[in-house]
Amino acid sequence: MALLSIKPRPCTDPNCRGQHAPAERVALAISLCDARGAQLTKLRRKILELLWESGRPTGAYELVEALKLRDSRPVGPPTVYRALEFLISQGLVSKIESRNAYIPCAHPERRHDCLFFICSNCGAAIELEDQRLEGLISEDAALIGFRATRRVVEVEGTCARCIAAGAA
Amino acid sequence: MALLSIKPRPCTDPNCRGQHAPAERVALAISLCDARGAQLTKLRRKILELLWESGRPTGAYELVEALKLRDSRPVGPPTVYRALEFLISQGLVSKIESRNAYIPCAHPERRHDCLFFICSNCGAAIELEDQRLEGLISEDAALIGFRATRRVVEVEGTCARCIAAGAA
DNA sequence: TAATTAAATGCAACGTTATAACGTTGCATT
DNA sequence: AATGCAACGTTATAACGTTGCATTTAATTA
Repeated sequence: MALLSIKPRPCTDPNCRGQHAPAERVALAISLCDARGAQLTKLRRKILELLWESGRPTGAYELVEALKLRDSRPVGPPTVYRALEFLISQGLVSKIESRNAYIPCAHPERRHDCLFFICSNCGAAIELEDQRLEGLISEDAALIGFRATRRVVEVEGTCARCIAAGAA
Repeated sequence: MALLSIKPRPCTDPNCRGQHAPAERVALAISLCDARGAQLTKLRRKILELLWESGRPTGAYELVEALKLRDSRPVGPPTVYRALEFLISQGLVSKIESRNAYIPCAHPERRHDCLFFICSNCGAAIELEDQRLEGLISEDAALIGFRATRRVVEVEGTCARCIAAGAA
């Protein structure tokens, strides 16, 4: 398979801002799942590819539609949701809670919490990683004796590109 | 009106953890809206009261049901959503995005970003305020030239009480 | 006070997001 | 062939949210 021949290069820059080709990221996903014994099936991979190609947070029903166009065989919402659940469990995808949409994770090779900046104007989402933020949240959690399992940090606003383009 | 006679005491402890009586918080809301020329109507106030009395993040449709029981006059979802929109615009309520639920804000007198710790076990949500966190997010936003308008920080896990009670 | 206007609410229908419940496929093991 | 199992398919429905328009209520002005 062509995708397997692409050498995954784990990116060491936590804030590389997604300078990765979709195919290369999918290849990384394949090798990660392989190493973990997790089954990245054809459907799951296709959904991951669609998310990478979309370039912005994408709704589950958009994926249902995209699969209809792409494939002869249509799939139902539960199928897409199950695939997303798997991809999320593997750290390959994150859900943007404030948008009910899904986005591929730039660095699935590192388990980390994502910090998303979502542009209200163009819909793009920028993923960052900030250990200090994670540290502060842990500290606050400790303060109230809370055991954290998942952190959602989403910032809404206007991205640099849209600001430059004169968008409010 | 009885509620107006309660003296609102702006709380100066950002992390008081909600040691406030619902009625006192509603009285504060009334005085804030009054000062701002915002109309906290009977319906809006009732919904705010319900949220305070609920003690946990509450869904819009739960509010629809609660109003049916409480009042003779039933209200539809649009009415509740509009009231929530108003309450959110006034900083009196926050939406918990990861739950599609709404929670009253402990300190509407200060415009600030809330940090929520939500217990997967009992459903309770604890609101904190952490200026350092807001600072870090601003810093990261500046790094990528992003103009932030809204910050969503939600941490899922197990609260101290549930840990003590032996819940996973 | 009545007329005018703006704001809030009521209501029906609809759109979107997510899951429950149940059945099927395909492959591996025996 | 029988069994077991994970993934996937199908139908229906739950849960969440919005649109558009009619009606009422409240504030403003004549």
